[in-house]
Amino acid sequence: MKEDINSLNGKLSFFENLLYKMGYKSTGQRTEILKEFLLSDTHLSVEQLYEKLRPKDMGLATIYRNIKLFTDVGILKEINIDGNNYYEIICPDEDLLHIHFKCKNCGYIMDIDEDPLIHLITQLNKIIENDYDVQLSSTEIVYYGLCKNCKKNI
Amino acid sequence: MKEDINSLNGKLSFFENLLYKMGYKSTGQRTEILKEFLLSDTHLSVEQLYEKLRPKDMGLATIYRNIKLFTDVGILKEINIDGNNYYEIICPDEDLLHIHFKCKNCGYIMDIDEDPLIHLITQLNKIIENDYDVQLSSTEIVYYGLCKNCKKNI
DNA sequence: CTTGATGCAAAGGATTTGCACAAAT
DNA sequence: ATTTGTGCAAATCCTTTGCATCAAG
Repeated sequence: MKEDINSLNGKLSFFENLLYKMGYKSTGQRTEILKEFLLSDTHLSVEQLYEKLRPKDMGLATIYRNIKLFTDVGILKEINIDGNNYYEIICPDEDLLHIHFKCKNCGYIMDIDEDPLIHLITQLNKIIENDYDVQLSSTEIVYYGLCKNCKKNI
Repeated sequence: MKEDINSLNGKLSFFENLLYKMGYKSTGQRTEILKEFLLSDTHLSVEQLYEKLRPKDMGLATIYRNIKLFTDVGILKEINIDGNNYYEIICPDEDLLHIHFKCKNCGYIMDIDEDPLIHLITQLNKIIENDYDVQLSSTEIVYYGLCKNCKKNI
């Protein structure tokens, strides 16, 4: 059975291999944390991870340490929404654009991922690179507003 | 001598009047904090404010309390760049779009404020409002990359 | 005067670190 | 066997709060 790079196990071995190449050991805890990100496929807080992994006897410090390691190595990306940190897995074939929406009323946070936007943002980035003489590598956008439900009920 | 709304004193009285109308007292400390923002005209961290205002015997708690008050009232806006909080004054005639750039190499943070961008971002926002059925009220964008100098020297 | 604001120090929450033990190479 | 990783608890950093005092309306 050949492993697709896009399957859970394929992605998992990709990241573990990356860690190995950078001189880090592969441990059960690291695998568990990566699995959580791959299975949930959205941004997670340290608290959310701890809730899921504490039953497996993982310590909070281990979660913090590995999240920091993964972030340094480029496996995870830290995002901050309204003062709280969340982490997202960065899949290698995906671009470096992250858009989130937070409802100011109910607090719901949504990932926004749409192709038409990418074109516009690329235009935007070119303007900035030219006018400010910088080289952009990643973009974080957070929108604040009202979600579908709150829009109607306020 | 008539006070222009755009002069330092004009803006200062605008904000103090706003606070007054919302039932808050005008104090020397609040004026000092507002002045710092109006004079520097860029994002400031609590630490930076404290450095400037400690010599005037202002307590750190006062800075935190007033920054929170100003943020609640809509005078200041909190932005988070790479895990650190900064605050910016929101002038009433300005729109609700904030763009920052941080150099991944030297850490330099720059405010980006350009008209051509606003047009593109407005397009972007309309797409999101339609496709996700939300109502947007403000936008935070942070770009990461290399600044003019680091671009050359890396 | 009355109420709200300040400074200080103590408390809180999130994250990091020191250390002894356990797991991976 | 050696090195790195883990769990626990203590330490640290940033921010908030309680309380006595002070200043504004």
